[in-house]
Amino acid sequence: MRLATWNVNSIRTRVRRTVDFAVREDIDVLAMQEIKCKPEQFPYAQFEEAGYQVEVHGLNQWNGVAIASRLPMTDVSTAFDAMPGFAKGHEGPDAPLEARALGATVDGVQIWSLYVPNGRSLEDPHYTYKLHWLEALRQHAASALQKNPNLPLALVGDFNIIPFDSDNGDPDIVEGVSTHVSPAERQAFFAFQDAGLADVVRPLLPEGFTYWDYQRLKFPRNEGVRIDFVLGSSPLAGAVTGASIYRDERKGEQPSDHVPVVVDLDFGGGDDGDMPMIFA
DNA sequence: ATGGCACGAGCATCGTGA
Repeated sequence: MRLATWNVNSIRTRVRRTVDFAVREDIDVLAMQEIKCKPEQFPYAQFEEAGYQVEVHGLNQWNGVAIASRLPMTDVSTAFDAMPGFAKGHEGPDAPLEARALGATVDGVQIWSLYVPNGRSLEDPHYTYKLHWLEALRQHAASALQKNPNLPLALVGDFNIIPFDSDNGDPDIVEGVSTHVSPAERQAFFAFQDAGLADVVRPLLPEGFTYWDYQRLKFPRNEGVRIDFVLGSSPLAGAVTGASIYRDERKGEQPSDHVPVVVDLDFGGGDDGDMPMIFA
């Protein structure tokens, strides 16, 4: 199975580019973030013509997540346990949920397409929301793995955290001033590791950014950051045979500001075409 | 000190992004 994650920054603007990428790179499951539309506005036809079915969770012009898959999706969910909500002047437990998570099971793999809240600034209520949202996600994942340690679980998407200084090529993002690099955010990210979910791309690709701001020539100067990740449980991590970051998708006409991150998975079925059969 | 760019709603400009 080839599993990809991509913050597309409006699917209606970039549907051709997105589907072309999925077909060209032989993607089986594509988790998308920031689709920026409701289900009735989603361009299903282009995906279906290319052989994908799509699950969509979008409430308005903000956020929005989707999963396109060549194989059937089951157990579709639009929120994880205790996922907090957010709205201006509405920070209590009754705050409305946003469209930032979509879970589905494909071929026994539980996949979550995730768009972690940005945080906006270190003093903003959105920053607290971000930390609470991450903690609820971690607890949900930990609980799922406690119930079933053999579960191949993948948390993929835009985490809006720069885990290491080596992931930060943008001189405008500075610890103590900026979000994404604060100790609390990094701690929230590393807590997934303690829950049994490892970054499965980094061991294969220690370098490489996934986002460059549209402004101030950030891409030509390569002043990007690594904020898009595939976190996998041990059963999933053990099946990873490759990883790619498609930097070229930041080029050309109307690119997203993020690029796709892809992992190749081989669970030993031998029938998915990923690996040749070896006969003695 | 501030803007720079891009997107969607909706028709002037604002909220959002990181």
